[in-house]
Amino acid sequence: MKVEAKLNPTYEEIVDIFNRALSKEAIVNIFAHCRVFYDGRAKSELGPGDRVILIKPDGSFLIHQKEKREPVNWQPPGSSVGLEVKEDKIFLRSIRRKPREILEVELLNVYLISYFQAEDYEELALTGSEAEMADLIFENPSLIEDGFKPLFKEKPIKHGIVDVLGVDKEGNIVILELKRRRADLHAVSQLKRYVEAMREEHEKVRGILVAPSLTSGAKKLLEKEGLEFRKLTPPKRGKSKRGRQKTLFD
Amino acid sequence: MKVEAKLNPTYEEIVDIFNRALSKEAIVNIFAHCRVFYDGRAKSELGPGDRVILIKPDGSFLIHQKEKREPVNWQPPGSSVGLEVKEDKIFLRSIRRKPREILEVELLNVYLISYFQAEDYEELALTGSEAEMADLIFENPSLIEDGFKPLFKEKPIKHGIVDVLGVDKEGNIVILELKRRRADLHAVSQLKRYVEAMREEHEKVRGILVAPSLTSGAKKLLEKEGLEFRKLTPPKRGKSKRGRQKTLFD
DNA sequence: GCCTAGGTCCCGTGG
DNA sequence: CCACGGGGCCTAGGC
Repeated sequence: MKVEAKLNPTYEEIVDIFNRALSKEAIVNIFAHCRVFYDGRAKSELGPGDRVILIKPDGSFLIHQKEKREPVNWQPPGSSVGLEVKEDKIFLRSIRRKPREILEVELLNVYLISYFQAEDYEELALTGSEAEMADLIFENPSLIEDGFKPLFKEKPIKHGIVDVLGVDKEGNIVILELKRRRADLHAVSQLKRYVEAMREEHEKVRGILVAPSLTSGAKKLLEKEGLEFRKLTPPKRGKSKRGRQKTLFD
Repeated sequence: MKVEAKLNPTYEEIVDIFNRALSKEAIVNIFAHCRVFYDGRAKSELGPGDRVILIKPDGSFLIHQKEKREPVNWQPPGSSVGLEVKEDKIFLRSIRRKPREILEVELLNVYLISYFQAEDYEELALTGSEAEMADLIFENPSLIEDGFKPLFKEKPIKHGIVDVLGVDKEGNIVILELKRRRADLHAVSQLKRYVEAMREEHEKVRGILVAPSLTSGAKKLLEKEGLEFRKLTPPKRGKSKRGRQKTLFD
């Protein structure tokens, strides 16, 4: 069976279904009243409450409360999960090596256990990333300024990796730091770090922050440091049939 | 009912259960073969495949493939979800305002639809954060160095917010940048930004990066910039009954 | 709302 | 394995 679900399962049914799910490399889904303990890079405790538990065949382990996009506790891919019944208590335990981390869920009551032997061969096709900004600039350098010549993408330098490295029409070295969204102080610091590293070995180096907009603080720091800004919004390329927007927004 | 689940539901059952879940402010969980379209800050498409869909009463919307900790597509809290049947097709649609983002799921086949009216009044108690490193330093300033006096936490300065600001026994201003994990180039740039801002208005300013360890690049840059490093690991405080570790690791 | 920075960030990529 | 930086980052805390 590709999918199985049991409401209010007994301990035996939980063990049975869980093991069958594991052997099928299925995604396990549990609605439970539970407590959660985590110890690893940090350490946490979560008292009794109702949560949704998702365990994937790659070892990913997610515990979701009824709010927020983020799981309240989790384990990343590569972790090993196990189910243990002892002394009338039932535990899910997930262990990760390197760094060693343990996630322990005490299942106080299981409302539903289900699994899904999911088949999926598709990968996400996403557009509008920083990488596409770089492509756009290489295709059309005048978006930065007249006479700009981009030379490298993702170029490693002394203290970091520059998004785009090129020269302007005067022959100055130009470093671009690209941001797909509004650029902040962090982005300016990053650009400054690259510019200073290049200035150790070259005469004239310009730094340009390329983004759709700037935060107020970023603007202040950028100006103080003599760095520049060029407005550019990441392109959304047509990855699919034309007219997708229409069906989406209809 | 707190929980409901239906295997291989008809269109009517899907609509029925989905609406009941919404009215109960339950978490909706769907195992489906589906396609996904997203348009907003970026834009994406995901071809047909089996996924787990989780919709929370706060508007959070997650689509999980069988691998990775991260949802392949999602909508954050505050989004509005709806179910629409048209022309023998069934769609889940979630809309977010500000920024405007649309997530559309075409349900090609629903293997299981379930909901869970979760009750949860507990919040995560977590220890081992950067904030606790700051507390520790205020309690025991000699962890930084003999004679160090911490004065401010999260102190806003010209270009950013300093983790800890204090003075050393010579009266120099000392800026601490804390990292709960291995500190990288970014951390050094951040510290450098604060130190340079403070040096505009004060004579002697020291910058100390406080972390359990440093990346190789961070060490190089730190030394070149004349900044300092103090090794400190974030404390895991006993937030619960003593001896938790024992049960966890047994 | 904007800004700033942390996160058990996760994740991909390159050395 | 480490290092580096992006992300539709998300989330929290100030203002």
